Amino acid sequence: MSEERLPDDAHPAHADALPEFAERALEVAELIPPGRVMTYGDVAEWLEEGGPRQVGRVMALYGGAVPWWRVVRADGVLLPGHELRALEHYRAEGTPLKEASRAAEGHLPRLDMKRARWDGGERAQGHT
DNA sequence: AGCGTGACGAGTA
DNA sequence: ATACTCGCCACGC
Repeated sequence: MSEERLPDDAHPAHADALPEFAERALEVAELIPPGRVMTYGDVAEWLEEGGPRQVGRVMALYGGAVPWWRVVRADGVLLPGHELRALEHYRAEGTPLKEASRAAEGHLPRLDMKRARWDGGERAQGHT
């Protein structure tokens, strides 16, 4: 996995040492099981630090080292620029998608957040 | 220091 | 469904 190399321009001094927040955010991303997703806001809440935008920044900078397609926007809209790549992953993993309505014809499907959203452990989860 | 921008989120019209 | 506003926080100019 030579892709684990991090962008030098982000941390010229020590590409190995990520900010703690970034490191933790990436760690959470790796915990998300295939077929499920977590929102930027959920990750931030889980970390009890930073906010959705900060998690988004981390994924933008270092997402290449983790399953970035499993960290998504709360509204289920696929990220512009990565939507096709992400869609292939979703179809391959069986992530719940919501097909575009006729009115939205031409748009790509969105994630069915109600079913795909993973709360980071399903603690206190009562359904089978 | 101020201001704009962004892989965001929620609320409102 | 869309558009707009405001809150949020880190970055870059």
